[in-house]
Amino acid sequence: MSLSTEPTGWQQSSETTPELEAYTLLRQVHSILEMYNRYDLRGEDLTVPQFMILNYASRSGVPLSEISARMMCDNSNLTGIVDRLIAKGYVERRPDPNDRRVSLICLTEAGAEKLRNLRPRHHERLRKRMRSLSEHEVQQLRELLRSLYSGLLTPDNNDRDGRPSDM
Amino acid sequence: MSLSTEPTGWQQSSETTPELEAYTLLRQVHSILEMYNRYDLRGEDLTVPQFMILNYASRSGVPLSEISARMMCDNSNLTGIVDRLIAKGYVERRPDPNDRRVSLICLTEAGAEKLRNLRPRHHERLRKRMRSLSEHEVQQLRELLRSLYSGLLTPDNNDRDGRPSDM
DNA sequence: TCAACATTGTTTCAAATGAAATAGTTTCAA
DNA sequence: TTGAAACTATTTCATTTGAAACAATGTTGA
Repeated sequence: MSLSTEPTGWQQSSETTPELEAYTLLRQVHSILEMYNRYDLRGEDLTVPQFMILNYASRSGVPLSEISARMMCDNSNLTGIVDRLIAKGYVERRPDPNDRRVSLICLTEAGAEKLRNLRPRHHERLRKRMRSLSEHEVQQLRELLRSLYSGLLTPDNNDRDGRPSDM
Repeated sequence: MSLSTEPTGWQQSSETTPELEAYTLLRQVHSILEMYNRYDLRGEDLTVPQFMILNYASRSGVPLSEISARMMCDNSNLTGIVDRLIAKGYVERRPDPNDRRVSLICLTEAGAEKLRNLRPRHHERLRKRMRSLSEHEVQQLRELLRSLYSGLLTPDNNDRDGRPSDM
């Protein structure tokens, strides 16, 4: 989609709540930052999820399910993405000698080098993009999100509609 | 993936910034809320993006590109999703008499009924899930995200790496 | 007018995602 | 020890997504 910042024309629905507005903004901010990340990685031979896996992998190897837990996605999603990273030479799979179920995702030297090059630029760009918030506001935002995050993981806060604590 | 809330075992990297922490939390909160939405719609004959389109459509019809603008996605994404909503009988396509390029997405009576049933429950569940934040904190979060959102749409704030203002 | 240009939606392809089923491995309690 | 249950990763399938190319339509300025 376009990154244009023209006025959009549509209006916010009148039927809303502070919670819904906050969530809608959260989705929009997420969407824009994701779009910028995609743009940054253009020409770097990497997609956003590929870059994320690189960030969670290490030279000594990290179990695939640890990566999927940190990325909050299913193991099955990562199989294909890791396959593509292997094809590009940035990671390799090694069996865990202590648990033959586990497949360790290891950065290759090329992958480690890519990361050394990309990560600082990535952080710096994020910092610049959030300049519209003061240092204090960034910390405020972080604390609010931390608190919301914890609350969301506490089953009792989620709802009373009969959701099991683990699906 | 699982909704289990067990301790995860991995530690936050030491090499981080408040901005990166805030962004990571934003992604995590987004991911959890998305997962809960998916769970809510299970058994409702709808996926999350299908439900979003229903929310943006109307009886009188809304141009597809207005919906894609609000969802911050490409038109091409919506073609298939709308096709499935049509197959389920919740929307229909009607040509815009004033502009023959435009295809208006119209809620059917079944779609409008589905929405009347689902929307209030959806909002109420979101409200409950955000109970870990006080009313004031929700408003604070909303204002911070509003401010961040505006800043992200101001090209000057994004970066100095040569990004065009419109790609 | 009409020729460039922009807009709208679709098609196509590759990549990512969610969910269920499966095979191999480990854990644990009877 | 062994059988049931849990865990790990993969496979498979349907859906969603991003990006580019395209056809049809609309807009604009010489």
